[in-house]
Amino acid sequence: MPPTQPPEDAAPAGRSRKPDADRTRREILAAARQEFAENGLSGARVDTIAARMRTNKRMIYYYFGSKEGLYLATLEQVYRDIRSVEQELDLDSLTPSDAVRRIIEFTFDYQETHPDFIRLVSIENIHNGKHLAQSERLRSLNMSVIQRLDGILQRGRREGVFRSDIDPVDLHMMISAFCFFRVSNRHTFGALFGCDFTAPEQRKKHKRLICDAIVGLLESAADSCNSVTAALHRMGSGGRNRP
Amino acid sequence: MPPTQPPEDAAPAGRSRKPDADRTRREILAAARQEFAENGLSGARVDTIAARMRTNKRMIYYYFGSKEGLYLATLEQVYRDIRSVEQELDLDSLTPSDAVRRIIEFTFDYQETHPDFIRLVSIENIHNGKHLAQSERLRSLNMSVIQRLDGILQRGRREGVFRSDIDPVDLHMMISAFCFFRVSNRHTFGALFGCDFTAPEQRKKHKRLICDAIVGLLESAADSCNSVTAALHRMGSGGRNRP
Amino acid sequence: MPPTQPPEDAAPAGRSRKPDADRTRREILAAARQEFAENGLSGARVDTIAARMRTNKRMIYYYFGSKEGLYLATLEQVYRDIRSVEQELDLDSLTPSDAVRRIIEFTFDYQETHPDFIRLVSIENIHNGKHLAQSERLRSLNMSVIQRLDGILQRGRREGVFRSDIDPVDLHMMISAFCFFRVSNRHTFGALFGCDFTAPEQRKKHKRLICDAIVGLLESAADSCNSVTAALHRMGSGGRNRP
Amino acid sequence: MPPTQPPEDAAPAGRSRKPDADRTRREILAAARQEFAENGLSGARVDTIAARMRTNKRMIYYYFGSKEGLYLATLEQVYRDIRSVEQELDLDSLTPSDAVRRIIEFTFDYQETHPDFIRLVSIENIHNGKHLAQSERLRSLNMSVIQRLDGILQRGRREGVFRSDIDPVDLHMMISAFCFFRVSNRHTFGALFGCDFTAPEQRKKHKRLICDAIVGLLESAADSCNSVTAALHRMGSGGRNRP
DNA sequence: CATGAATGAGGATTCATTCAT
DNA sequence: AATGAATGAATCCTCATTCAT
Repeated sequence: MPPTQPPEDAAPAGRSRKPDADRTRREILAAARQEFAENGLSGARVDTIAARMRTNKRMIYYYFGSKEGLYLATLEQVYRDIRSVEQELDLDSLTPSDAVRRIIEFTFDYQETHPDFIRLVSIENIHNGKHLAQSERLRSLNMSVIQRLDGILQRGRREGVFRSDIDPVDLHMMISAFCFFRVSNRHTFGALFGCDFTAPEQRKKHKRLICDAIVGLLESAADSCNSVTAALHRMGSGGRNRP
Repeated sequence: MPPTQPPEDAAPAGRSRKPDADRTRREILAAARQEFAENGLSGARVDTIAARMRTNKRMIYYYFGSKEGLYLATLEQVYRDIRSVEQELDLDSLTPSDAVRRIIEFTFDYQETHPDFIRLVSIENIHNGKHLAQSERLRSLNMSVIQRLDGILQRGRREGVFRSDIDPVDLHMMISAFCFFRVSNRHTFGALFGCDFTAPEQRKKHKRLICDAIVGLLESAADSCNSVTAALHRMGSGGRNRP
Repeated sequence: MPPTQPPEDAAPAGRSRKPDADRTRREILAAARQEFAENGLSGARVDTIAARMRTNKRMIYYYFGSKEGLYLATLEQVYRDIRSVEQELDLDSLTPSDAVRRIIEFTFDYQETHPDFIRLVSIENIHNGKHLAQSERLRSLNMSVIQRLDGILQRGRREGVFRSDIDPVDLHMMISAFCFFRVSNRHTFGALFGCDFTAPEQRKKHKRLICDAIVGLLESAADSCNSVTAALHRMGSGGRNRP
Repeated sequence: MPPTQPPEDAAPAGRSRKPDADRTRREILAAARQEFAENGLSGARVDTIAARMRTNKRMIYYYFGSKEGLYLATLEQVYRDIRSVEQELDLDSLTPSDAVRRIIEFTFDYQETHPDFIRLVSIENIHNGKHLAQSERLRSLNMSVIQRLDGILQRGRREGVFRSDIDPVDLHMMISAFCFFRVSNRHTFGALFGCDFTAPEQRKKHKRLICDAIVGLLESAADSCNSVTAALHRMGSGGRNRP
């Protein structure tokens, strides 16, 4: 039996001493990502994954124990990927607002070019996040985004340009919401409203709108916020208000 | 064999000619919505759907032809539901901004209280929207939102309070993105960041943030929007700013 | 899904109203008994069972849920069979000693002619009796032997011909031990000692020996019993005693 | 490749030329005995056996050729063990009856304390003794019991205390039957009749009963034996009768 | 002597669907 | 209109065994 928890930060660059085991593992994961992203956990076929690689189907069970085990490994992999690329963003030299824009743009671009990630996360949500919840590793892995956003928010507040009632998880949620939805729901949106989110003009425009909406919100005064119902009571005079 | 496309908007209140048939159909649909929403198209089991109702599994095939046929009918049903409730909103008496707030709040509330809808739409996107694309009925059904939003946007522009470069589909996308994501991705978000989107304070805060972000965007000057890269060129002095 | 607990005392003689379901069930059970008896629980092949019958392999799962479910049903069946035939013995007209002989002879004959029963019980013991322990039905079913033996023992004691320190479970154990072992271990015995327990003279002789040993024991004085160690202390003069 | 039939009774005390090899062999055998005894031949897993020891799965094939080869070696080992311990009994100083009691008690105790032996023999019988039949060695090994019993029987007959129609294989069968059954079938018996054969009082009582039954039989007059059917013809007057 | 990786045949089980009534 | 029985093609997974080192 192979190690169930393989040395994951091993073999970073070269082929390393044990070429086969590692390579096999990676090949299985690559095939699995495709298949799971395309068909979901229940829709994916172990046979199809096996067919997509050089080695035997048996190896999937040798290395990952079960279809679910492989699925979880796939999920970990794609999260690790996004967080790792994200890490490389240099934000310290930017103003808080520009740093937020930078992160939004990165998220927008990354998610648009990595639909597998989007699909896998959607699929995991269909399963109520139960596999992901088992993985302590994933939790710690994803902390990095929150920490970065928190740093920027604090800087912005200190400089007096950001409102103070938005925490980093809220911010991450809003950024993700816009970027994720455009990819995750492009099919139903496209079918229902005849639009194509992959068109270059669309993506450029959306990117701008998302940045503006979120950065605009951060820069706005916190106390100006009202719900419609409240506003209606205030006489329907309405809307949001410049001083 | 029964009519594959039964008179579906018929029998809204009273009993039609064949009360049992209609009731059976509705029962199947109700069971199917639960099962498909919980487990997805491939994860759903025809047996389970049958077990959830009073009638026989054979009836599913009698009325809906196949598992996929039933799935599509389920999808149509939930879209019909949301659009029909939405229709009842009275927006004409509100200012454009408040009308937008009202729509956002409705969407927010409806989606939060109808996770089945969210899940089914997510599932359909995993399947690349291919079933939904077959249904002409769904396309026309969903036009109503766009038309309403368009009316409000035009009114807002006429009154000079809304920027002019946002079309109704963009707006619908942004509204949906925020509201949908909060529900669709609450599990992964909850597991990764330890937050609970169903908590009352969270939902209240999110609702406000979403309204503010979108209405704020609509009310902002269109030409003030810049991407980070553009901003960087402008010397990093940046961000967004009113003079 | 079919009833997991079928009406088992139904369809006693004729074909009955629902010929197919019942017949299929019985066919599966018959095939299963053969296969399980021949190869044990883990050695048995569901495919082989299916091949031995007219219907499809799927039916096994339809009626019995799983290989283990079928195995348990098989076990219940063979126990029910032996107890049911046993029930028909008329013992009341015999003296206590002859009644015991009669039961021994019945057990001897039944077990010799029903090696499947022997093998299935052996197999179940290899599995620590864990399947059988789940079946309340089996427990109550088997009570009948004990009750009958108890009746005879009491009668014997009342008549002063039986010793009083042997309870019906002990007696059943001893009877079973002799009869069972001859069949269950005939292969290793045959291979090791070159004897054939199926030879007519052997069986006749064994039957007599078993009857004599047990009836002799019952008729002997209880207090004359000693272990070797005790006997040795008593000077090795020993053994058991003619009056 | 190693010798498929290694010098097995060699290296009893000191180390042979290759100490590790021998130790590995013994370790494998110990692990195998556990696993085969617990799960039977088909139920046993080569992987589990490998996991239970310090060495690699490959070694099993290196030393024993196949799963079945290992199984047979296991079987030989446990038989060798019992016969070897048995050999050490000193019976010559006892009266024939006491010698028989001694053997019964030994068998009773040994089997009760060696359930693995019981299970392996049961398992081999499920396989119709076909592995054991291949092993000439086992046959000769087991001759010793029969010879000993024969000696005692002859002595008893010479002394006029034993009947003459019981041969040593019959006797061995009866002794084994009682002792073996108590262990082999304790699970089904326990489950069906709610008794616990491992309880101290039970074992003490059973031991006594078994001794009495067998020694009593040996000491009884041979011509007094009758079957029930014969007895019935003799008018049901019945039972077994001392003049 | 020892081992981690690899394999293909076969195992139990599931599933959407249809037949006969 | 309704139903219980039946089906065959997959589907996930396991196992004894061997290869390369």
